[in-house]
Amino acid sequence: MSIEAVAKQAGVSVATVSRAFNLPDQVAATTRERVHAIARELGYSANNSARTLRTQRSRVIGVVLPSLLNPVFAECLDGIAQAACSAGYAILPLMTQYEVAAEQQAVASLLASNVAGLVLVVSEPANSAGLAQLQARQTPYVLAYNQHPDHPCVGVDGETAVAQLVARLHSLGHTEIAMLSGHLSASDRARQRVSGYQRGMRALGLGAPRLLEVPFVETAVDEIAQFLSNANRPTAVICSNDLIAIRCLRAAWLCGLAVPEQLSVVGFDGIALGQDLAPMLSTLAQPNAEMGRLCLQMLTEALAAGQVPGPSQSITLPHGWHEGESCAAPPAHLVPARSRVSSHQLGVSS
Amino acid sequence: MSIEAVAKQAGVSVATVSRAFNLPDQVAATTRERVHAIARELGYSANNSARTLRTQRSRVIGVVLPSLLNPVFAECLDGIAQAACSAGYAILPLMTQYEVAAEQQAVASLLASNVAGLVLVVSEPANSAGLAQLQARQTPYVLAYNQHPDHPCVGVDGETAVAQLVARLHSLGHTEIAMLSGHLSASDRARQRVSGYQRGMRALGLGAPRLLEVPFVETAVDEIAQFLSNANRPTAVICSNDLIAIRCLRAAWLCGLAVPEQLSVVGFDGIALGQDLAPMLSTLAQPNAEMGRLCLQMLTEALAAGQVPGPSQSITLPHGWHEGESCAAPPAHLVPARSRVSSHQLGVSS
DNA sequence: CTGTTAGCGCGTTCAC
DNA sequence: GTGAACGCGCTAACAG
Repeated sequence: MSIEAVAKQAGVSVATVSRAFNLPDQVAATTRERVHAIARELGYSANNSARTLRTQRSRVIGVVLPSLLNPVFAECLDGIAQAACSAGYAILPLMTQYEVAAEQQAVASLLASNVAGLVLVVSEPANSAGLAQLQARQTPYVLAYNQHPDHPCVGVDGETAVAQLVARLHSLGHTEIAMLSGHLSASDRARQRVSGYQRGMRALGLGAPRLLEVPFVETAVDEIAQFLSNANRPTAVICSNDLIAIRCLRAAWLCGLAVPEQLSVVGFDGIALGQDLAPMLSTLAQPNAEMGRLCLQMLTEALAAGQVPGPSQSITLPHGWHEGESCAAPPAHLVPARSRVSSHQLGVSS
Repeated sequence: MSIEAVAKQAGVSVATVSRAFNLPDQVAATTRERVHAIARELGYSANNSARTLRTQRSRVIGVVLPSLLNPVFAECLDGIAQAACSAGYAILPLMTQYEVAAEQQAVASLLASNVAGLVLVVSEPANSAGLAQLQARQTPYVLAYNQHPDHPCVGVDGETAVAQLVARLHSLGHTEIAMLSGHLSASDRARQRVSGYQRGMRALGLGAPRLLEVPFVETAVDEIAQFLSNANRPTAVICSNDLIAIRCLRAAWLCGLAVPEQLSVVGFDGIALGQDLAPMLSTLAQPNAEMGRLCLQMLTEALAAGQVPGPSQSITLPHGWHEGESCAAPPAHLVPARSRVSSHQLGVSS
């Protein structure tokens, strides 16, 4: 069903049909209507490849994500897909499985597909070959979750969020606060969150941070359980994401530790599933779908204006706190006397 | 970076460059190498839009899914994406949010994008306008999760799986077995699984099936909790998918019911997250990523052969059983004496 | 083995 | 307000 068939049927030239859709003002109302009617009748819709080839810009946005097995990215992609659909764009997602080499390859592949722009989550914005290529080619792109002064980013301030969380836990009476993180080399998010943990601990004079780095793609419940079996285990564990927090909940269960009575567990991400757990997961929440929508909006607006989004347009969204049921005061006998009165220190803003 | 630039640089014609990539055998080894070297140097990669326009077939597979918020589809899409990547295809996913009207629109939109073929999960294969359109146009497609004799499908036999599950539960001593399902109008999978439940109950003479239909997109924990608060509550609950099973676990927790001691909860899907829960979810597992891979393989093989997959190529995969920790014998005082000896009835094959 | 050339379907000048 | 014609980058048929 090509433009030519419609033109013939309507008794006009292909140019008129094209204009009837792309520049309606330049066509007489009566012919425009006739063309539209016949097009609808014939089920005509413009061939995207030809249009892209001609205009040199497609209505497709490339998306580069680590994996869909972490619901946080699935939720984000869902938001991206929704926004893209409303804006008349299609998306082309590629998963890197957290491998840096795959990022560059994904970018190259998407560029070959003439995508109009990209949304991506990279491992390390500072030295990403893929991003360098995009900047060199002046291709519009926006980073999600990442934070870096040289790139347009949409995300939350993970460092501050976790630092505030440490204060919150401390005000509940916790002093033995540990952090469970995915491998730090795999993502700048994890590193930022750990920084916030360390900063928060230092600020409160809470002694040496206790950090356990665990595998993330595979489950590491046993390793976590071993950590929790230790005699001087922490009373609260901050997990660098919800998936690890869920595994931590299971590890606690395997150790016979009641959550939150004997152990507080806090996550990061705010995946929808966390709200259906028993106990409901207490977590620092990011608006994942909304972040995806914002990325796409930033991109399509830039596209419409013929510009590329710059670092100055970065958006730091407020993080939220899902109260949940996995976080409470530590067991009374573990609370040092001087800590018990410190609940006025609770200084967490959104 | 067009083919012409490479040709000029290499001192050959564009046709030779094209052949060097698409028909390497027809080019002298020495020129082929030179062309490849220069192409790599210039960072050349063929323009997909032009290629698609010329060949009338793209290397893009359209994917139509209900939503990514259910991990089962995220896992499947991950498998699809992986297989597509290996086979040199890109994917174009569209989400319908479980709305039938959106299915047809998604198909139309994908066809306009010249996709080579489609993988889709529809609400009801029997009367899907989108599928009809694909058949009429002879566009290759494969259904995932759906089952229907008139279409090429990849999935498991949900009805038999649940019927066997009823027998398994009965052999453990359960007689009060209920089923929790998402709205039946939303998916043929749910209907098949409920059929299996009813068949299983009937076969064992277990009295009237007790079916609770709950909202699915929104969480329905309260409704489930109310159901479980009933004085003559079941001792085992079969959930039509893992997401509902997770909510059921929480509902049981809210009711103060110990799982599996007082209540057995079984899911369907085998999402990865279920294995990290406490208690680990007992569930009928589908190989979600593998299903996605198979769909894509079936599609690309047909594409390579210039054919369209037909109903005769449908694959019914064996379902698995994840033992988990959420399913056990019912409380002793609730087991009728004659049921205690029936464990030889356990007749569940893979 | 390699070069020349004709479209694939469309958007966009430039005439009328 | 409308039509004719060019070319986006590539592949495939045909010559050589």
